[in-house]
Amino acid sequence: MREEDSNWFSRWEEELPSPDELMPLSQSLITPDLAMAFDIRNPNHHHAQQQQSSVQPAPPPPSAAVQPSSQPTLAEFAADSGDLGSGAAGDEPARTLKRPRLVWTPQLHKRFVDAVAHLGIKNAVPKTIMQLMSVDGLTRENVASHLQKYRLYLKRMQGLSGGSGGGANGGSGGAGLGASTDPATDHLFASSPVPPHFLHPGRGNSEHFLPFVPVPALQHHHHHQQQQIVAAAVGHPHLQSQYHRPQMGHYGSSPNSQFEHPFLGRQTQQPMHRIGGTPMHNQAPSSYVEDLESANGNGGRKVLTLFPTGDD
DNA sequence: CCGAAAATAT
DNA sequence: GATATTTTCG
Repeated sequence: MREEDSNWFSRWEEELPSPDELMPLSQSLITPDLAMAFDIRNPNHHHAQQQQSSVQPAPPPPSAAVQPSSQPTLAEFAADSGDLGSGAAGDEPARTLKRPRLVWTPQLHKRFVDAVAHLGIKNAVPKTIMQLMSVDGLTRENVASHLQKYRLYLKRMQGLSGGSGGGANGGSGGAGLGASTDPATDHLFASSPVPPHFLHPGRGNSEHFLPFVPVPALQHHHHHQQQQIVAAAVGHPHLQSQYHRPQMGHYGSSPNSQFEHPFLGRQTQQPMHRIGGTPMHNQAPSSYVEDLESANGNGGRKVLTLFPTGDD
């Protein structure tokens, strides 16, 4: 039978930004570095990488001076590729920015799902999601790509939902698994709880929530306690934190005007004034708490991830 | 800009 | 070879 759809909302409360957790959410992600100017990447494929090199949270950039008290350092986890090593040190090619492959970790995916859930399938478009996620370094293409796959995942599930089980989600926490979802397509997806509404949009009723961006308020001036979700990234990253973002550049100036936006400002994290009348503080949309996720017991895959929930 | 498909890398 | 992610096309 239908599980209580309304209950899902309750869950949000738990994930919702807690007064403590909630705060600036600026997740640093991805390592914009790239020390390989023309790195010779042979078309060959050798298995390697993903080794936890445990790249420390990168020592705080010396020069710094970026944000007074915040701005999480790049918590990106660079899973450097096997080789490298030597050269990495200090190179700053700076030119040729090539972003390493983004590794979607469960936490990051969760944030993605959360954002989509809050936005609603209707407004869940790459740009919006990306903005809501507020993950520094995340690009629209990254989200779009993942969104595409995520939609397929949802669709696959819809077809299978049959009666039994209903379990749309394969049980995150416990990794219930078993589910009917092939491990292939759902490895990562199954990790995050899939809001019920995702399975049937516009069906039945309740078109709850509108374009509302969460983010309550924040008012906790605590010490420097920034949480950073880890964002992993990199295929061959050579660390170095040079965040840069050569991402688009023009505002909505397409020949065709799409339709107006229900809300949200435009462009990257620029000051977006109110959103459709929702009192929202600019920036720092939300900060969810990441919960422990046991990795899959499946063999094999293991992306490191950590979420230092600040706890200093 | 969004959506899906093809291409590439791992 | 398969999967994940990126890039290109519509």
